[in-house]
Amino acid sequence: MTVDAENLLRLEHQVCFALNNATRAFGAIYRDALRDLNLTYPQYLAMMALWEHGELTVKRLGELLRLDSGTLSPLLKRLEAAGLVVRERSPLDERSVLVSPTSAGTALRERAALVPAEVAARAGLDADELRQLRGLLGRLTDRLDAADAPGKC
Amino acid sequence: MTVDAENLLRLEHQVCFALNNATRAFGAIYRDALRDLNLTYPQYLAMMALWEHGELTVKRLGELLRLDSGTLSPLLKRLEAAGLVVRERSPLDERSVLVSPTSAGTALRERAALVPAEVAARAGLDADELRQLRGLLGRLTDRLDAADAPGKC
DNA sequence: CACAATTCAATTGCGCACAACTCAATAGTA
DNA sequence: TACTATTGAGTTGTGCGCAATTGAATTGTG
Repeated sequence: MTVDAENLLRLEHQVCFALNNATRAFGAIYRDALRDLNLTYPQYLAMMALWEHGELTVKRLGELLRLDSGTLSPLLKRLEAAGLVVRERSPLDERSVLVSPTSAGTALRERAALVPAEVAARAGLDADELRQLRGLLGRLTDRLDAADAPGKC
Repeated sequence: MTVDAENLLRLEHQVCFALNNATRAFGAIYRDALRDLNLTYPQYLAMMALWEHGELTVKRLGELLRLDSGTLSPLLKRLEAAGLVVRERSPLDERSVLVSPTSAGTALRERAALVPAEVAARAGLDADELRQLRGLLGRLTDRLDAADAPGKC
């Protein structure tokens, strides 16, 4: 194995590994902050999308969250079982399922509004850092997605 | 809901969300690159640790990868079933289990050495960006971990 | 109109992450 | 030396992420 291969391996490893670790560390903070709401972080993301848009098809929600039906279907079932959303076939296209927040789901928004402040406080991050990181990650994701999709053609 | 709460929520959401997305995008690249080796990314991380250290207890491996036995035990079982590692009770402390690569596991290192180059090529990232990102993520993770652990006391 | 291709959601199966728990081995202490 | 506390792996159960498949509804094309 060449020295170059060793170095590349080490550097690459550390970046993706660091990414994983940061995601999981963030997840732990959110898990704490969301415990009172009985929401997981992915469920919280779904509720945020629904709070913002009011009603979404499963497909559109999947586009917004970058998730497919294999992940969303059971997640939405759990949110429905918790009484936070309702699901109904679209009358215009019976293939689509419309997801909307119930009144309880909408009411949860008020309590969820406290979450970001708690997370920000515990993480001690300032807005500039968040912006910088978000920009870097966005560009990285775009490049990775571009590198992934065409490779499958 | 105040305007501040709305903005904080939006910004926070985007950063953790961006983190999640970048991790998953990276995961897709690695999944492709690791397909020929019949390894998942977490399994690849475990093998890297074993290639570097030769023999590790489950506990030490968990510290290196930030994983607990609930994740590692079944993962190592699969690596053992694939013939890449062996597990044996430590003679010095019967509670510990020593994990070491088999000859097949060690041999896999040669093929795995090609992976980082492929990932780097497909992601189109230069070393400076990787270093910058790694530093930013490392500091972020440290702060998140510090914010998490004490909060539970 | 009839038929093939596509779209959308759901389901199944697998692996990872995490919490909670069990059990055996060890360490610490009265 | 007994007894308790702690440690290290493993197991169980839940939820997420992804691939592959199914089945119904729709679209398009002859």
